[in-house]
Amino acid sequence: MVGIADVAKKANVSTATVSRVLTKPETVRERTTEKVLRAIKELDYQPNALARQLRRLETNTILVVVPDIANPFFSKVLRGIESIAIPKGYQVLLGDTGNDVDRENSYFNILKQKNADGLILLTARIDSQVIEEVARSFPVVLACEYIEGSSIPTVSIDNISSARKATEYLIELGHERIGCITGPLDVVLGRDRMKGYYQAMARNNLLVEPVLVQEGDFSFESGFNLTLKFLALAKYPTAIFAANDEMAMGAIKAIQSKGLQVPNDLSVIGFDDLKFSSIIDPELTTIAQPAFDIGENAMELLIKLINKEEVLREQIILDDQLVVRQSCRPY
Amino acid sequence: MVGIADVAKKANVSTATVSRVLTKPETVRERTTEKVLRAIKELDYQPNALARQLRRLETNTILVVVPDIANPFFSKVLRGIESIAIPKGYQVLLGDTGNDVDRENSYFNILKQKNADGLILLTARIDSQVIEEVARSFPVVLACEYIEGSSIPTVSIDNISSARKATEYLIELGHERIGCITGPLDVVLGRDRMKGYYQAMARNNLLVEPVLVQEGDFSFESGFNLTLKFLALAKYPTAIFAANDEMAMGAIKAIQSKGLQVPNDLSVIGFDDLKFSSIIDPELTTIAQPAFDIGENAMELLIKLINKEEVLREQIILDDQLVVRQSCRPY
DNA sequence: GACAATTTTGTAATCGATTACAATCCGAGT
DNA sequence: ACTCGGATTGTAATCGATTACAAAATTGTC
Repeated sequence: MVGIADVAKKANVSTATVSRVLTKPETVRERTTEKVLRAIKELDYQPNALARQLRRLETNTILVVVPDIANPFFSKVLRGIESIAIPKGYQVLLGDTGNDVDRENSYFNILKQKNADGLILLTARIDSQVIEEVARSFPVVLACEYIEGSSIPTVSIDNISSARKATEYLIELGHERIGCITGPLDVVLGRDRMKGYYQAMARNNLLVEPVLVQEGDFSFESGFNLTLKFLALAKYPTAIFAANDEMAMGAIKAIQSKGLQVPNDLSVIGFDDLKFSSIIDPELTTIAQPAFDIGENAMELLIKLINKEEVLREQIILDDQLVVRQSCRPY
Repeated sequence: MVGIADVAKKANVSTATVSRVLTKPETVRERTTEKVLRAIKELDYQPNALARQLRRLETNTILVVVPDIANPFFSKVLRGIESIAIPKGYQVLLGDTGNDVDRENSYFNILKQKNADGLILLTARIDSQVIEEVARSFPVVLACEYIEGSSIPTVSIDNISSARKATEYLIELGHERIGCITGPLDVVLGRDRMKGYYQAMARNNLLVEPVLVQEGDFSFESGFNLTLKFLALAKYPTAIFAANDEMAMGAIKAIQSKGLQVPNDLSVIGFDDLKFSSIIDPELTTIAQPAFDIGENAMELLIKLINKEEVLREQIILDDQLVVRQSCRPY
């Protein structure tokens, strides 16, 4: 292992000078700089980042914890994060929890034990007490999900109003019996999107039969199965609002499997606007979240937290967008 | 910041003892252990991982570099990696390059500068000289892609024979004019899958008109556009082999956009077996790679390298599988 | 050429843990 | 009670950089 001392000896200077060449070149005379750089090259010296980080008490690394990287939505958010982080000199490391709460916890330790300067959580499954606790001592930003009643800086869309918008679109098309496939209700996201559905129905004086609201888990399979359940009803709904695109795709597949057509027999609207949503047939009408923007904003917020700058707006809500494609039609 | 010294003082022991309680509890008397643990709890002490890592010269962290996490195939590989890494006490950190070679380079530095014990590359776009160089000094495993003529430990399928298998399946169905949409040819993966296509055609004495082989870039759009190109031919192919599923989906979409049907008018076969491949209509016939297995094997290999164990088989080739669904039919 | 001001460089402390080695404790055996 | 040996614990060096502070070198001025 070649260390800074070896370089110093070879260049015939002190370790301090070598360090300065690497970190504050403007304070070193050009002739000296050259000598040092030559020595570095000859020895193929690589500074040990751990030592630097220990001394500086900063890592220039931020951690992004994702519930499921297989979900393309998160990768868009990540791209947004990176687009800010990289130019600012931050490494972005990604922790995948595979929807496992314990692993979410283990990533907290990376932060607490100083292996990262800050944390962006794209999930909030874990006990909110714990997150609050961590956020009190370390820079943490929530993106996508938020915690009710918490003051942790958050970037997200307003899921309630988005879901309401989606449902109202169906209502405008003349649908009255509208099924809702919710996300898991132990997650705020799942609850909010359901709330939006109820709000839309209520505002338009439409009755919601309990059987028309089914709890899914954001998976294709759950969308498929719950839709089959709908279709087994004597009077099945004429439209379905699914709380995410994957479930919406499951719904479409289920409808087609029964020999029915989308949107001719049933309309389906989703939520997320996945890449594949415009690829499937029929192309899915859905709510697009500004995933990239969410990432950008979250990272900007985090950098401010890390630098202990004043954070003005701690809760940022971005606009969503209804993307009308082919999976819905007037009733 | 509460450090080990604070704990030591509070518990009235030396820092060495505190450290031992944390790392080698069996060498400390029970009474002492209790005292120390109590102090730790009272002070809410968190050991600084950087300091430990610096002293130990190991991080128990491995880095996985992915060209594009939005690609679900990689997330499956990642899951495989995690399934081995986590139980063995390794943190898995993910670096996304967004297909940017420079960023691939920057992740190498994490390794060189000792912020990770080892590296699994799910991409090999970068100059192979550079990778070889790094692999000489640090534990590196290649997964999915390999470098021709290199001895870096690698886990992958045999892309040539897989592509040949896919093409031969079409030939068995009676197709003779088979179009091929390749991946980017500056990537081994792209070249190999094309080679497999050529081999299959040659073995069956089928002529390959140059216009039937088009270079894509693994994106949906390229699949779409190149297929339109095929369809503009006076005698267009009766079947298309796309070097990945995304392009295959683009192909299907293009075919449908011209009022033609898959598989009735043209057969399409893909490569990868994405989750969505069984969702689209028609369900895509494709080659499934054992992504999870690849990840597992890669991680096992890497652990051996890190521990400087003897590595017996350095190049592991796993079996792929032809998944027959609905997008191909006899000609 | 002497002196002050400024730039450049060096010495050694420091970050916060781990651990080699030394010192101390404790109980068994006599 | 005393000695010996293993179990515990403590002291201080160490990992490899950064940086406060001091010292030396350089530059400019008269």
